[in-house]
Amino acid sequence: MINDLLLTHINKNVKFSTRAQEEFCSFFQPKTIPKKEFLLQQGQVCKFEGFVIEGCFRIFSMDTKGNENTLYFAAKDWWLMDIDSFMNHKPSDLNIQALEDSKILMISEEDKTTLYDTVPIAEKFFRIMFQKSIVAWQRRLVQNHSLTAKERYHHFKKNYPEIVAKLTDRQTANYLGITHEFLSKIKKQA
Amino acid sequence: MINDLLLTHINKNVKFSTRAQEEFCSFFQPKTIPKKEFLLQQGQVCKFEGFVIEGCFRIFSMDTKGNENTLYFAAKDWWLMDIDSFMNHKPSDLNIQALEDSKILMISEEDKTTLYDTVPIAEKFFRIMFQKSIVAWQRRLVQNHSLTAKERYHHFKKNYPEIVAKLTDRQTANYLGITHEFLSKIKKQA
DNA sequence: AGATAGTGTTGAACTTGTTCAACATTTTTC
DNA sequence: GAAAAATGTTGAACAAGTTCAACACTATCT
Repeated sequence: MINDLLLTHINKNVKFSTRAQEEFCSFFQPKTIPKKEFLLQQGQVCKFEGFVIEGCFRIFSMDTKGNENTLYFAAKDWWLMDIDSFMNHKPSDLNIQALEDSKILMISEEDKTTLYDTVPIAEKFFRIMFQKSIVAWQRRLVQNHSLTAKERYHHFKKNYPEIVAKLTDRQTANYLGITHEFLSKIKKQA
Repeated sequence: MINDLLLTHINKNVKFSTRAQEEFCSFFQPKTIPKKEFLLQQGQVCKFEGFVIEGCFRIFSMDTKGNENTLYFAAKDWWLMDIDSFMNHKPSDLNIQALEDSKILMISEEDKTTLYDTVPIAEKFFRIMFQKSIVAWQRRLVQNHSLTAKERYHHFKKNYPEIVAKLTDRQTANYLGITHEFLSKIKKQA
């Protein structure tokens, strides 16, 4: 069933009653996104939250100098959205693009509000998700300061081999905050 | 009253009933921390969450190379904790040190659990706090990649002048991810 | 299948930021 | 109030990572 992955995911984090599980899932609708298509583009207001079932996405922004900046990649089992835009109803700074044919479960902004009101445990669930997310962001920041580009590359490759495998070197380099030329030189060294 | 700042803070984010406000605040106890003292040291399990009433703290980790790495500073109106350690009951990688004589409101781990169970709106409140926090971490990461050290310094000084004013240049430089010597050179340029 | 656009590699010159050491100044401590 | 410790500054040599340009290779599109 389409909701299996989502059910496994939520139960891994918070104990949902069977009733709550059903209600929770009923708010989500499947959507397929072909390779290269944008789920969200800079300037649009993000009116959804997505949970990746299969495929892979790149979440990135463009700075004033015209450089892309990859925030993260979302593969199976990851959440997908621009929190700032979603929460504050403001135009997004982010682009969300499918790197391959992908499938997600989506919830609209209105339904998310209803979900919080009708399934109270959802509030706890997402609180815990966000806490985990903060831990990950903090780690990434420390690593960016304390590791060299080479160390960061090997760390990423070791911890997310399935994701690295889906990426071009240019995408990997951008995520690591280095040029693709330099990544090429790093790979040669190793 | 001691809880005024906390009340203003929570009401800015979520509508609490008068009853919920009282209950919420009743879980917190004031604590003063003299300058230079550690509220948490690497290796300890973080069993509290703190809300800064006055003063300022530095949250940092030490990497394997022996370098300090400042995650953030927490002044009045900021929350204080090691989420990872608090959530997973594991030894912390972080140090939390008072930069000046400070006062916080504290809640213990057990009380936090009780708070979530007895004051349901607390769950929503902290979910929103965590969302905002993620937005801030994402922004910081993008800035670290897209701005030069000079730009980062001026950005930080412009956005958090009260905090910068409390810091030594070494602390500011460490937060920005550069050496204090280089910060000195940046300041000379400007 | 051929044209086209995107990807990975390499080298040389360059820029940003680091390291180390020395010194002057300020702050803390007894 | 003197001694000690921490802070900020400057310079010279260095290292990490960038930029630009050229080339070979691989996908993609019709």
